[in-house]
Amino acid sequence: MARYNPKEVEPRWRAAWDAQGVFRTRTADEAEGKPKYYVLEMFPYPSGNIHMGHARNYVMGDVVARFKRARGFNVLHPMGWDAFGMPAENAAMERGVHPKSWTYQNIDNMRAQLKLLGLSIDWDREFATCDPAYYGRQQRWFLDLMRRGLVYRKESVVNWDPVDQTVLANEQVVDGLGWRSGAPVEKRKLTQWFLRITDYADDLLESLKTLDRWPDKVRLMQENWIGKSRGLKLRWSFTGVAPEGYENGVEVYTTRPDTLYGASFLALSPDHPIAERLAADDPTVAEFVVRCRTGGTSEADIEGAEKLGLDTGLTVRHPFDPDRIVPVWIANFVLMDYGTGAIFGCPAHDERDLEFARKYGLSVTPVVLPPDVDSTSFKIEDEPYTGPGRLFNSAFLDGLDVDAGIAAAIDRAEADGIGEGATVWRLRDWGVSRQRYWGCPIPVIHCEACGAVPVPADQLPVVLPDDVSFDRPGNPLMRHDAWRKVTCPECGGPGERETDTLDTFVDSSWYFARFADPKAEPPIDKTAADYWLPVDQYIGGVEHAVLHLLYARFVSRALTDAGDMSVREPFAGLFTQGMVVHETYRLPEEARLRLNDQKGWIEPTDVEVINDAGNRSAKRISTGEPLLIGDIEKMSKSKKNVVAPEEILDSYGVDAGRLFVLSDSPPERDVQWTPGGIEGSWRFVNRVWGEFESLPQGSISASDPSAADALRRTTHKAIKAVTDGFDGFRFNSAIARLYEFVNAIKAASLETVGSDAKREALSALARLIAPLVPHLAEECWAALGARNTEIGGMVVDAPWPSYDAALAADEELVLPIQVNGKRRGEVRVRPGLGEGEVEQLALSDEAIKRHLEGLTVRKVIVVKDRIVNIVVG
RNA sequence: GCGGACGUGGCGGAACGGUAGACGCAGCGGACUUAAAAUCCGCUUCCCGAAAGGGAGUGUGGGUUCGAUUCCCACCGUCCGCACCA
Repeated sequence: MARYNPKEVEPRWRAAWDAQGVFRTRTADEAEGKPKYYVLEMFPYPSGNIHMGHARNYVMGDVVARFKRARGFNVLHPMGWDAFGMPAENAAMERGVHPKSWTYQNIDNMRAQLKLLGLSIDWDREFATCDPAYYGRQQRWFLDLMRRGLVYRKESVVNWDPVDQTVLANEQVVDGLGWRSGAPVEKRKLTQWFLRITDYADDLLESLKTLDRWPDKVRLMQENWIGKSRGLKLRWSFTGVAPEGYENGVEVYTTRPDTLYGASFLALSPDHPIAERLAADDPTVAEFVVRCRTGGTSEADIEGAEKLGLDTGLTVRHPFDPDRIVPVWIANFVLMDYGTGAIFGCPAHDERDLEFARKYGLSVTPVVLPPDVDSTSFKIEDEPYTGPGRLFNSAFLDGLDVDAGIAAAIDRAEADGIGEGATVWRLRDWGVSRQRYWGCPIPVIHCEACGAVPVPADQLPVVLPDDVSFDRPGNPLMRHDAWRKVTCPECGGPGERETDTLDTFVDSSWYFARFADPKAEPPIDKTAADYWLPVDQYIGGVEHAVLHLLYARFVSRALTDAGDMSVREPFAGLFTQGMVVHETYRLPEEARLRLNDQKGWIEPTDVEVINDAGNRSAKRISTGEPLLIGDIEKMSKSKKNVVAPEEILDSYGVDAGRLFVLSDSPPERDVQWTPGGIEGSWRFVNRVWGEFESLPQGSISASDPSAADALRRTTHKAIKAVTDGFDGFRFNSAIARLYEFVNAIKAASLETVGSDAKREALSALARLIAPLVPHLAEECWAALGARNTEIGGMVVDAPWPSYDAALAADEELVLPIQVNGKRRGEVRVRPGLGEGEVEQLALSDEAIKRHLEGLTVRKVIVVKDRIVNIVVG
């Protein structure tokens, strides 16, 4: 038997698909009544190379696309590039390459690599977000949203890297230092552009309920991120002279107005306007405010941060009891951008307030009495009480439970005209300004007379200038006077272009809609988008569970309200796939010291793992020295535990690789790359090919018709199981069933089952494996065609095999018989046999009789076609 | 701290509340081979037993049920998300 040669076979079939244009998308008019199906994988950032994680992601999408195609859907399966972003600028700074050429070179490289995977992608629809044709249209709708009031500028506090002279995202600040420069990050106030995502907070939250084909985990993460809370905004009036502008009092937000009688202090954020005003006049306050701001922003900093407070000397009156005077503090743990930036502290029933009160000697008055606790013995010590109970020490609220107390307090505040029930969101407006070159220019011109003026439609797109230098830190657009200095479109006076560019998450918030017709004149071709959207199956990493997926949902709503599209919810089905992980190998400490290699990671290609009676050890091939086997981690260059797709292609071909990344774990979980695993997939490829290759011409009749019948049953069961597996995203189970099927085909000798049953099985097999291993499937299909005139064309155009329900059902069942829940025997029956007959068979079974000796049968439970359980006493 | 997911052989993992361990990897035995690789056949949860068979078993402890890996409660462990959100 000739060994299957993927190096020869695979390119040949890719060329055949290309030559016939089989993956060209059919428009609605060309669909011939087929229902549409839009499969999309999150498009890649063109970092330079396709890695295994990409490969798994795109192969998964490709399996879905090919499967749906075979099942008669008109499929859209496009690919593009999320091409703006910082790595291109870093490359420019480090290597002197222009971001543009670096990016497009990477795209060329990665496109070629992706094509090797044999993906059923319509490459005619490809675009990159850094194409002016794309980002120019993004500028168009950005201005539309601006006209609709969804875009605004405001001053906000950002992480500023003083060396690189740029804003850093929170993720780019590591232990208070800039991730690139290593300089201490400063908090700076900058005027930034924002998108009003909070206008859609309620809709974004409520509609999560409709996303029944999203993982619960992702919906929950978005729900928490949006963070809706119901409570009361309540004004506290100052005793004596109020700070200017606060004559009506300071507003405080609380979700626990029931505990108002337990208030012992008010606390303002250090960024609260009152705090800032006090700081202007009082150096002590100013110093305190600065001290609060210098705290780190990392998780550990916040967790370990001590509560700091400063008594302002101001006091306010309790809103429900004017005789009670409450001190006003400034406290570092109060956030300015949540609620009103001011809280009331009720130490008895809030952990943070208690810590603060204990530190500064403020009073602690319990007002919620836990059930079955005596009010005289109830004391707050080190822990606040946050559970349910009845209110006491609380005047008109006494005796109410927590929920009733909250409602009553809100009613009273509203009746008194000192507060309103309010909804507060954790979600903030989306800051989209980036002080960077390699991004979509914000199409605005600043004019001293006219303010921020949108660039007129006939002057779009605002194209990035190519002649920029990266020899100095900061945004080169700011020093590019020829580009920056323009006349104001309104008054004709001197104007300056906005030099901020858009967050790259804006680029990825609408690309799926552009794919509907990527050459259309408007940003989104409404007819095409109405046909293709929503994306039926979106596939990507869970790391985008909140940001990208939330932004895309928001932009879809905004663009729908602006009339550009009609689908508010862009992704009907979402699947979050797991990563590709690999064991790590490391030099022992002694060798690390000797070689002055602190990390000492060794790449898998230089490692031999020895398995000695279950004890695994590793040695370095190049030197023969022993290595430590480390944790199994995400493939990464830093740990050197990367297996490059090219290496696999070279030795096993694409199909074996495609099969392996899906076979060893459920798709939502991480898959561990192992040499043995890929070998197993490779063996399967060869076994399959062997079956087709060894099929002779002509027909052979079955020597054992019952064996032929059994193979037919196996075939139809396999079709059903694999179809269900693909439908349910259980690729690993579907593959397991295919292995079983191939084993069964192999076990059925041609003489015994005859050529008809064998051909039927192989014809089904070729089509069932086609989504997974498309090249092999074509080769098999062609081999079948060469031996059977009824089969022709390519398997990519063949319809999905259907199964005969009668054949897919079992002819005979083996029912286990349990005695008191323990399996004691079995009985063979035909499906659907009546309960009484099954019971008789079970009770008359010899093995069962033995187990029933001397016992009384109390009850016999017969579950039809499933099991018999005899209960004895 | 809050929220969520997960915990099954040596390993990856299968099991609409109904035969736990499918399928694969590794391992062991055998065939082919001068030999090896490749391939093929068989065995492979643990304990007792030559076998037939028996017992135990899905993180731990309880509960619901004729029957629980699956449902409920508590605990332990691992991973993920959020995190001073009032």
